[in-house]
Amino acid sequence: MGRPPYCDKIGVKKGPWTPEEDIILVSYIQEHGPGNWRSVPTNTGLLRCSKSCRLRWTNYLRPGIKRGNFTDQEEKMIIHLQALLGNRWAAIASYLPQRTDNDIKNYWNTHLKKKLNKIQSNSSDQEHDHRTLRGSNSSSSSETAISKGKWERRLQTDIHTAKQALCDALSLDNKSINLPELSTSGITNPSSQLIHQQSVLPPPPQMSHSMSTYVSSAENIARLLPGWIKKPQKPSHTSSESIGTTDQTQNSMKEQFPSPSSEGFENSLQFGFSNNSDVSRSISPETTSLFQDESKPKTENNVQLPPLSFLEKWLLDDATAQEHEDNLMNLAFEQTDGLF
DNA sequence: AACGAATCCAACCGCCCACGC
DNA sequence: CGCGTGGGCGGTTGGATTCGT
Repeated sequence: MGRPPYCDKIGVKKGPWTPEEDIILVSYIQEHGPGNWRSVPTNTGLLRCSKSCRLRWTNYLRPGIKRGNFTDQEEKMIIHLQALLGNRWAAIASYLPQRTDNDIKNYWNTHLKKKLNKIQSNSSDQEHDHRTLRGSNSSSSSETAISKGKWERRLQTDIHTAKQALCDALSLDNKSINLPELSTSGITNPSSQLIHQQSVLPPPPQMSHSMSTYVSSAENIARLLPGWIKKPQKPSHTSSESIGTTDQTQNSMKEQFPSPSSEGFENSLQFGFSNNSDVSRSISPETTSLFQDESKPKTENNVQLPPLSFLEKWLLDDATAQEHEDNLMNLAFEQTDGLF
């Protein structure tokens, strides 16, 4: 006997959430905090299953998420990370503060995949032309090799592009960065893919920083829940403008939703992603986030990645970078070999 | 202006895993 | 150790919106 189908209870509502439902959910979480989703429908009277509540919260209502308008840097990072991690959206999302795995997944499926396919088809046309000119036979193995070679060059380009973008971004605020000790032990002794991966990739943004983005979330919620805020100010259209979200909401959210501290990563490194770099907040570091575990999914298998180390070093130190870029490439090949 | 095609994205589904008993 | 349950994750769907003719 298998598990009963998902949310098949009679009376469980499906489909888009209404503002009223959002209000109820947000209010409940404000009071009780996220988690124990099982009890949410019971305690709130929402005719939704627990999973639906959790998804609505994590993908839409949760403080600190940014929606739409992916920047070039984010795009490059997604492409880069996807090449390294595959479709492990939660892991990728953990490297992109403010983005949900669902959002990244959608963006990949709707934008990036097509973009890459286009590029790939263009380059494969060129390859085909070259082969035709050379009169070479196209066995499957040679095609594989060629694909791999193409892929390698593209990844190399991606790496350099991402690296450049990250360097540019990092250079904006290098002084504020505290680089932890570089740890490369795993690189020299990659006993497993996971270890290898953790060594090569930087850790996701640290969750213990304090900068707040509840504002943008309050904006999200306010936008979605007209009427929830008693006297909204003029509608805001950007994150920076969203600072103007009502004090009432801000204070309320500040109390209940201290910063998803992952934002600290973006805010301190700037990362070049955000156009809300002017959004400065004054939440104290000790304002431990209610959503430290909630704001971003954990890395796969809940493995706590090592302290931010390698990529920063990699980005900031060309010599080190060049040395480990090979590792990165090797890793990428290991992980994606089966695809070619 | 109308209609069909294409695109977007919120939400659902089902599988998997961790954890408690 | 096995089982049941809750939660997390990736793939997919379908309604809404936008675009092209």
